[in-house]
Amino acid sequence: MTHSEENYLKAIFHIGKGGANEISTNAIAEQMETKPSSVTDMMKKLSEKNLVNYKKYKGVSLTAIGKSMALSIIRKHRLWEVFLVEKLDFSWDEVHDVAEQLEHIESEKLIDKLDKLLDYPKYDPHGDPIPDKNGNFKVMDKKLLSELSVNDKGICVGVKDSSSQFLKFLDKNKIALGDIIEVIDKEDFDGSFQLKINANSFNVSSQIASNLYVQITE
Amino acid sequence: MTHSEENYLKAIFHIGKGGANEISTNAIAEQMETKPSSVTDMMKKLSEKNLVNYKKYKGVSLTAIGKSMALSIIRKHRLWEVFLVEKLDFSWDEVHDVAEQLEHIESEKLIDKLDKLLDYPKYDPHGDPIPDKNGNFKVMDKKLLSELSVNDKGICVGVKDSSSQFLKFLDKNKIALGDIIEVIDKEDFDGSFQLKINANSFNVSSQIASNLYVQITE
DNA sequence: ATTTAAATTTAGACAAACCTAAAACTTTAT
DNA sequence: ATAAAGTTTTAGGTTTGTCTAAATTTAAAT
Repeated sequence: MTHSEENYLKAIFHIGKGGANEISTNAIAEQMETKPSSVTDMMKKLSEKNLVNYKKYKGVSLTAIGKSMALSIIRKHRLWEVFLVEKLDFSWDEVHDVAEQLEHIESEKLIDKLDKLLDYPKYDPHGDPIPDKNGNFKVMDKKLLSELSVNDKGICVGVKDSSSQFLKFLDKNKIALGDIIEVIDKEDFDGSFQLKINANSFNVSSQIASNLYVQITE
Repeated sequence: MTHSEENYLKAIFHIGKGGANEISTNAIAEQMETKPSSVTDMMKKLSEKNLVNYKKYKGVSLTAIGKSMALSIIRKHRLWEVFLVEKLDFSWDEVHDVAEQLEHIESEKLIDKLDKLLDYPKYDPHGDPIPDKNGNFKVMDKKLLSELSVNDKGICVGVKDSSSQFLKFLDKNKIALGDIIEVIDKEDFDGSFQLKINANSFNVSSQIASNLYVQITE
């Protein structure tokens, strides 16, 4: 498996959200920041290797093998992210690019030992689940903050957008995973939210609210 | 810098032992396990980038920039080796291949933080010195065990051959870096050494003796 | 001082991963 | 149902790093 092949598998998995949906060539091209013709080339190659189901003009889906490979890469990526934050004091907006490189290191032992060093974490620094060795992971029962109603209360458990800008915004406003969030009010006019986070009052735009995941507690 | 370019710079550095000697195309080809014609191609490319001094048929040497790049890669390689042994419980014969991959990860912050996590180690698990950020490292005053005379005493500080076979042999015989070695006798017939290591008596072949570095203490 | 041997370079090819431009297929809209 | 629009594929080209085989240069040997 080349790095490029791995990246394509990961992209297909992410676009299809882990399901077996048919993914379009254009969607992959956009995700990979490449041209559709390059995608077609690669799909032929991955199809040849039985990693994707590919029919001309009909889009692709991951085979069982392809999916398990994608999960293995995602596992590596997320474990490395935890390592960077927990052991090397990276902030959560700095880990992605480095993990993007580290995820391609080939050594089963390395990953097993890393998993152990980190004490078998279940979630990465952005709240995304880390698949175990067999590719299994629990999908957390979470909702977007924007879907909550007034007086709902929950714990902040993840971000949808994990761009550096958004993460830095959260840092600046002292919003972190694990924080307790209560919806005090919703503003009809602009869809903004009045919140109480760890006893502090806050107003966030609807855009922010639709990129924060919370686990409802009451 | 591609991985391949980095590997060539490292190879040239290793063959030339860090000096500015003229390195032959064939020597590089052998070290890289590739063909001389491929080396020629790469030397043209590296020369173009001012990383090596190259004159047709005359061999190459590293430029100052090339040398500092080589040192940076060696630094990364050796720091990762320490990490694998110290933090992930790899044995010293297992680290090379993984470090060979990890050395190409690009992130200055990653290496600085790794260095800190490991408490700024000066030597890797095989006793080889780790260059600092500026490429400086102390060359330890060491000798091959084979150069010692009867009654010489020293500390085992490194290995010349760091092949898995040799390292496993040392493990099996409970010889490790830091051990105190005393030459009890030298056998003229086969050049073998009678040693006392940590109070235990030992006989090692001349081949073993010429691959172990010791620091003489008396 | 030639000849022979060894080392090195050139020439031409190949696979991987990408590209552009053009052709072919699907979908959408009238 | 057919034209227009959008999507996808093909065809052909590029770069990187490799290769083989042939040509060239240097070194060694007589």
